Amino acid sequence: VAGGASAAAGAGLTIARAARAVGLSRTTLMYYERLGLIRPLRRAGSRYRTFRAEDLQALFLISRWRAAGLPLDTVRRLLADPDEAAGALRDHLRSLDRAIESLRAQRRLAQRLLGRGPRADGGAMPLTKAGWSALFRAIGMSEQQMRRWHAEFERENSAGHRQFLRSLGLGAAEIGRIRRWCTRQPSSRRGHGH
Amino acid sequence: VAGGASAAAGAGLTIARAARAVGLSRTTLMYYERLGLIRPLRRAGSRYRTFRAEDLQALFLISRWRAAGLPLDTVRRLLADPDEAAGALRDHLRSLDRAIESLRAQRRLAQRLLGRGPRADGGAMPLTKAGWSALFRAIGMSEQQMRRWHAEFERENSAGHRQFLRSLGLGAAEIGRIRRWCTRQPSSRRGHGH
DNA sequence: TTGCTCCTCACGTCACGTGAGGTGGC
DNA sequence: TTGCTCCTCACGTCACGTGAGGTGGC
Repeated sequence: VAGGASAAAGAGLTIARAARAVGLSRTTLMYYERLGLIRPLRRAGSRYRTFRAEDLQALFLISRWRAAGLPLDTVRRLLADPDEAAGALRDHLRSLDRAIESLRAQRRLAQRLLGRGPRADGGAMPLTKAGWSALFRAIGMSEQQMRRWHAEFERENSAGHRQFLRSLGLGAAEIGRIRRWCTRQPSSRRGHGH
Repeated sequence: VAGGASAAAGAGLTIARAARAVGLSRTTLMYYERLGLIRPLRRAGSRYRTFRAEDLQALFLISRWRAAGLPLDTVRRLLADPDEAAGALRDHLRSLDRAIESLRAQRRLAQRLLGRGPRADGGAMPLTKAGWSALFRAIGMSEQQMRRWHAEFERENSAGHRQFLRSLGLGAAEIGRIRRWCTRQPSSRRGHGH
């Protein structure tokens, strides 16, 4: 494949045309070259890159694998050893499933936060008043997290913790219950309002 | 809330304890401070940060919003104006839906690439032989992309394109059909084998 | 004195995008 | 000569993680 109409020689494409042909951007092609994924020709006497059929073939492979979400590090391995493709794709399917499930969890949480109403997020609520408990629940804080927070506070500064609980308007009996609750082992689960 | 057992004064937590309480890492808390999302106390005479109830409250809000996937830039806005939370969450639900759909598309493509069998990816195939067509189809390249690639090649170097097609073992009639096919308007869709 | 936690830089990550400033070829 | 494409740095992105090297408090 030699002798062309406009290029100096051969069937090569310049970077912008090659990029359009494979559906990637010019900077992406330059980036792949820096990583060593492709080696477009550099003709002596010209600073320009020349993308030949082999380069286009590699770029098509890369673009498919990238479109499937494979990281470039894996793509590099697969270019060197295509036999690993099936295994890599199967692993990747599992990681995609995990990623999808993680986004679904974000979605569920976002809806829960929405469901509490626009004011329940409490950013404008008077600080450290009785609204704390409602605030925490509205935020979707788990009982386990409330417990950890109380436990940390109690361990670090138990007198300060008592005073903090009094500042919420709680009586001595309730304060005692909370302090016992948060210092107990995490195994015993007993519903407790904060 | 003043006077503690171990800390210099007050009910504040050190950074590691605060991090455990809210379920974030120490470096994350430092990062949030650099961004100005939180302002833990810096007592004169000590280089240590002190996380008080207000800081913990802000961190709980931040951690919920982050767990729902909101970017920190949005979180910053919501801390300043919680009334925007509902709108931001609703917008975010839509972007989550787009992200989930994008991952599903990656999943579908990964499965298609897998379905072609382990050797069909063709990385070890002799370059630029008759395997090109099968390779491209195996890779999952769309007809539109094949067309763009031929069109670019034809436009840039039509003599080189002809020679390339001959190198695939195609006859003159087939070469003529391909050249007409790829230089036609993209609106007319006619199944063509490459 | 020994650990433990704390501190502050500074750089790495991932896959590019975006200028700045300049050159070659028709 | 005018455009057009091409070139090479160098820095920005997003939300942190990871050392390096050092200090305070019990």
